[in-house]
Amino acid sequence: MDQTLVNVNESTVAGLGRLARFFGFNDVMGRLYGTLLMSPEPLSLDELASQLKISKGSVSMNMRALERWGMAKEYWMRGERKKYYEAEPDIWQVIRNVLGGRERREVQIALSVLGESVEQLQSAETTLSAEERELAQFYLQRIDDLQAFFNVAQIALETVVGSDATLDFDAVTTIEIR
Amino acid sequence: MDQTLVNVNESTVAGLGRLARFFGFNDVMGRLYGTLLMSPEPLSLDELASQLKISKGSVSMNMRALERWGMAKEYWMRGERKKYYEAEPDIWQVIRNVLGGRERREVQIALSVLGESVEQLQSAETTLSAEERELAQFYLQRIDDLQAFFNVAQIALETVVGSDATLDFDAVTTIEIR
DNA sequence: TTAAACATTCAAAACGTTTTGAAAGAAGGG
DNA sequence: CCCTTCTTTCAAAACGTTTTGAATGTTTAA
Repeated sequence: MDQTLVNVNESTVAGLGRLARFFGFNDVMGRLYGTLLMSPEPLSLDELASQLKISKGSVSMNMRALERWGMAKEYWMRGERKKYYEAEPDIWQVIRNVLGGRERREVQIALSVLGESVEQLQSAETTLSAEERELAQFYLQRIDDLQAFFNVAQIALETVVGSDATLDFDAVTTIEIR
Repeated sequence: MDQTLVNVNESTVAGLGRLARFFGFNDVMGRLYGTLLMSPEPLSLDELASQLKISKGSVSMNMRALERWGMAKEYWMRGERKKYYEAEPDIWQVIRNVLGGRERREVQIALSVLGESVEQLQSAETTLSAEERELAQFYLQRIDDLQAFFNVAQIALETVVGSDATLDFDAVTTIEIR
């Protein structure tokens, strides 16, 4: 096999491992995804294990995680009893899956915790000493700032997750915030 | 001290710890930032250590990391030889610091690696067998998709990092991608 | 200059996560 | 139904990260 092709494959796989870490996954998940993405044919667990030089056990567990995230799916090869996988090739679909699952939940939780704090502070107000009341006001201000941030994050997430078109560079030349 | 105030403080600090993890920092950094953000007065290293029940050594190192990220700054208290810190109170400034540093670099690297791959594939083309050439075409297509993603990410980052206004919920009711 | 008060460093310990491989579990073919 | 082939599980080991605290460095006041 030509060395250039091998190099390109490896650096892409490594890069996707890096990206996976960045998104809070472990890098094996990213490398598995990358390996599948850079393969014209679906690959079996054994092939994945030997290409990445990791144990079969690890491949098995991480592939199931990839499936749960909608980043890969099983591919049935007739006449074969092996399990084959192929990558979800639409990167934007993958991004939407991830953002729409984990990140969205994070933001929701943060907003609800902050909301509860505001309620608690407001309903406790009458029981507070003058000094405590001042601190409560300070807290409310800071919480307000945090809420502003999470609100913007929420809108941004919904924008990406909700957009059904495949974004691409030619189509997207501006992102406007107003 | 009123229990409500303590609860609100603690859940905010815990939440910022969570957020820090999410952004790939360790959670002590987030909790330190949170503790400072929820304090009307600058705090000394000792106060931080005792509030978070962690060692002074850890506070010292993590505070320096916070400083490097522009998330906190030293506050000189005259007549005191202790070092005091206060949080950068503008959340958007903090976000811009982080995105403009680490994330931006990540995207740049990814784009340059992908660009190199394209070049290598193109210049190797003549040396390839017919079969290899087909694989090279496949790689080029996949790399193109990845480039599209990173290009959009880059534009989005520049939009946030470059915006000098403090974004807030009342001002930002739409994020448009087109 | 010295002593006191603090901050910083860093090696070792604690802790958490990932990986492995052996054992158990399925599924398919004959 | 049993054997073969493959997958899944999970406890233990390897590995990586974070935390601690004692030792060291720094600053200030007198």
